[in-house]
Amino acid sequence: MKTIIAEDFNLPHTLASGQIFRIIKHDNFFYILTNDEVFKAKQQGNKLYFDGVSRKFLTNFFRLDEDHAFTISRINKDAHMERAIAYCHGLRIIRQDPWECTISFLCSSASNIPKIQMNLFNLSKLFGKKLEYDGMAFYTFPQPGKINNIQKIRAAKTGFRAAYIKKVNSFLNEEAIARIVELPYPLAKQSLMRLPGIGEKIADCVSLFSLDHLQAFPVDTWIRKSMQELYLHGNPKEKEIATFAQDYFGELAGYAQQYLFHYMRMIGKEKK
DNA sequence: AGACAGGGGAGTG
DNA sequence: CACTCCCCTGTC
Repeated sequence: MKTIIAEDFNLPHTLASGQIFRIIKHDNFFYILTNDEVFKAKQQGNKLYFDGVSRKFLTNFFRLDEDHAFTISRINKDAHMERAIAYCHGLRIIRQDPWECTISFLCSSASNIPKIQMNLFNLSKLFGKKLEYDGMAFYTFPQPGKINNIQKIRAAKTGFRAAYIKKVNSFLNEEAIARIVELPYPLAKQSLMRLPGIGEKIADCVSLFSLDHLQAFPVDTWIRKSMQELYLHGNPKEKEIATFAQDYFGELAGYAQQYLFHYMRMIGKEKK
């Protein structure tokens, strides 16, 4: 078992904040599936125990090389953010694979986390390759081009999203993805939005979670409600919310979004 | 039991 | 813009 010291990092918050979905909790470890890898991790204090990937991979994946205190200082604009930051302390934006991220958030429209999770596990089992790890069977995420059978995509319970997934699978190959990775945020977002089933929100999720565009501010129903309640009153349009967020939170707006999102959802759950 | 919403998007008027 | 439908699952 390898260990790494991770300051200002919180594994459970990071994994529970709806960025990645193929996670299994087993035996005090989180088993994390991403692209064609599986690894496990657990945290005790500032110590992170892990196995299955290199130190370099883990550091990049969880942004452990980043000055997190600086990030927090940039988004800590007011009492609302102060509370969210206190609650979510150590939440990081994961650097994930753009392809898996795109398909994940295609599955997310009008859905919820458990169902997205099920869709992705199903797609992996139907189209991916089997992996043995710790005596258990896992599946890799299918590569671009492999998710090409509409019956099987439907069998993964993806519903009306099945047609989008199949089309995006045929449009995006390694080269196309590599081109998008190189683009600055506005152009990357535009190219993503040309794909069927991808609008503003999903394009922003992919930009933020897999393209290193930390200024992207995805506006979903939770964030809409939060922003309405905390900052803008009345009935702001999506564009208004996005513009406000860019101005107010600046180039790390995506981090602010993730803290607000996770905080508001967790507080909502606690009230229930 | 049946209606309804749950991290959107596209097509229509 | 505002409205509706898209599929499927868990919940009340």
